[in-house]
Amino acid sequence: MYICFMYSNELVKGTLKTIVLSLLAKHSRMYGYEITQHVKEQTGGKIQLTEGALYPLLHRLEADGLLLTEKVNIGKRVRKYYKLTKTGSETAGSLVAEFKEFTQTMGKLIDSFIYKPQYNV
Amino acid sequence: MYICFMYSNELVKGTLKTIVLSLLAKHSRMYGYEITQHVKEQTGGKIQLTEGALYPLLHRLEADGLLLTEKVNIGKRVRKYYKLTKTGSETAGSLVAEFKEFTQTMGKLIDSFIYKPQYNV
DNA sequence: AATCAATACCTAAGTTTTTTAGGTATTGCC
DNA sequence: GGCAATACCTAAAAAACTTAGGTATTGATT
Repeated sequence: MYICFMYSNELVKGTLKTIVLSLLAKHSRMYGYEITQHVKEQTGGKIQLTEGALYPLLHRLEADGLLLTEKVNIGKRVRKYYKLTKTGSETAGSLVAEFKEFTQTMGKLIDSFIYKPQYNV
Repeated sequence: MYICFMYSNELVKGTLKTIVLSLLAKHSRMYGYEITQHVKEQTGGKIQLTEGALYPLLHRLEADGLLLTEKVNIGKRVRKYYKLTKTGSETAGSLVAEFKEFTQTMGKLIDSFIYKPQYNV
C-alpha cells in the first residue's frame, strides 16, 4: 500500500481511507495520480501511496457510494476526478475525528514508555 | 483484531505490535490475558484486543527473536510470561518513535480538514 | 453440587487489505 | 528516438485480522 522511507509499513496500515477522504474533503475534487503526488509533497516523501492500493480503494469507495466520478479529457488522455457524496463527506468527518481520538488513546498507552536499556538476553 | 466501540476497525489496524511491545517495555514481563485486560482498562474500553489476533502475534514475535517466554505454574494452570529481548527492546523504541512521528505527519495532511457541508448529490 | 463468569491458553477458516509486479497509453523534454 | 513523467488499470500472492470456535482451571453464586 505504501512505499515508506520513514515508517514501517506495519504501523501505517489502515489510514489510507482516512487520508483519501480527508483530502477530498479539502479539495472538492482530485484524481488518483494527483492524490499520490499531493500526499508525497505534503509529507516530505514520508508517506507515499502506491497505485496498487489507491486505485482499488477509489473503486471500492465509489461502489460504496462515498465517491462520485467525473471524466475529463486532457488531450487524448482521460482524467478521472473523484469527489465526495454526502455519505462520503460524513464518513470523512468521522474518520478524521476517530483518528485524532485514537492517537490520544494510543498516547495514554505509549506515552509513559521509557526506553529501558536493561533488557533480557 | 480489535473489538472497538469507538474506533472503526479500519483505522486501528497496524498498531497491535506497537502496543504489545511498548507495554512489555514498561512492565518487563506480562502474559497474554494480562495484556488484553491492561489495554482495556488503560483505554477505558476504547481499545480491546482480541485473543485471535494477540496470541498469533506473540508467537510470531517470539519466533522472530523479539520476545522470550517463561512458564509459571499457577495452581494447575500454566501462565506464559513474555519479556523483551534486546532486539525486542530496540524494536519497541523505534515503533513508538515511528508512531509518534507518523501521527504528526498525518496531522499535516488532516489538520487543515474543515467539514464542508456543501457536498455533491 | 451445579452452573456460570472469569481466567488463561490456543487454532483454523475466511475475509480484507496491501504488496508486488506487472500492463497500456499519452505527453514533454533532451 | 528514447526516456521520464503523467495517468489509468489489474491480478496473484502475502500478510493481517475477524470470526468462531476449542480446552481447562478457578472462584462465586444458587
